[in-house]
Amino acid sequence: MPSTIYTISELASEFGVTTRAIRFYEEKGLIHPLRLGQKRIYTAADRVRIKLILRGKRIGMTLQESVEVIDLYDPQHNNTQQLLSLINTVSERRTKLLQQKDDIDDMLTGLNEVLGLCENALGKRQKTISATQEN
Amino acid sequence: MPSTIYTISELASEFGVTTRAIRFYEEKGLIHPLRLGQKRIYTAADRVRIKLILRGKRIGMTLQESVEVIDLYDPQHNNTQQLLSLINTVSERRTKLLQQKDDIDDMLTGLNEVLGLCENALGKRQKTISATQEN
DNA sequence: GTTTACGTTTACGTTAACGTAAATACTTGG
DNA sequence: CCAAGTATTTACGTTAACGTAAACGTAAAC
Repeated sequence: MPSTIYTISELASEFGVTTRAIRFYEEKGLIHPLRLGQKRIYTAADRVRIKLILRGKRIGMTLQESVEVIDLYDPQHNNTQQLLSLINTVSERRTKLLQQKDDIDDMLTGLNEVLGLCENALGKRQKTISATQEN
Repeated sequence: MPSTIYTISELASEFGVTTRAIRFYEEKGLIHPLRLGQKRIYTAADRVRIKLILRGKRIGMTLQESVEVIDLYDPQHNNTQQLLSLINTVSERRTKLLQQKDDIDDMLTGLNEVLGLCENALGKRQKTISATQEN
């Protein structure tokens, strides 16, 4: 396997963010790219983490929250105590996500109503024009 | 109809925010409560706006974005031009919301996998205990 | 009449998540 | 060899969304 690597500007343009943002994520300990000389090189794993961070951002999570969620995946959880705590964390996060979905659905319903009213108003306008043109 | 009104602390405790936050929303022009003497009084409509603002926050919208969405509902849209522009706004917002739902679903899938692994690990641990106790 | 509870204004402080700018290094083509 | 392009570090600036504190008003409660 070629084990693809990326430069910072490659990832920046791929994800539509600035290099400053990516360095900032590193500063905050969200990613740990290797160095080739003084330059940063990003592995596929780094790339995935960035992707997940941005996904978190899109749904309104803070960077810290994103890391917490991401770190749920790597299994440094040995004993029962940790496992139970992990289950709790996951459950709470899931509850929040379900709430968010409900909020989004509500908002979508509202927007669809607005769209309906719009088209209705435009429709009437069209009719008026048609009627006018029929003379 | 009694036309219910609310004090600032009533709304604050109902929604689990501080009075400071509610005053801040007013400062930013999101709500316009009436005054009784020097005290603010909130109508049912004010209350709904606050509710919608907080819904927006839960899904990661800024206050400005929330107001924009809320203001889509009141029909100050007269001419065709405005209606078409409104349709555009609504469509874009809807696209974002659908993206968010996808993001949430992805994250939920991941979390469920984690939960599965957890329960699996705990299950094995239980079996071990049971086996131990069978002696 | 004064404590207690609730409200107000004013103003400075704080955190997150970068933006922006300046100075410096590497390297690659012409 | 040198300019152009890309990278890095350092550091100060910025915006959003309140938090926190001080100083004051007022109205009910004891």
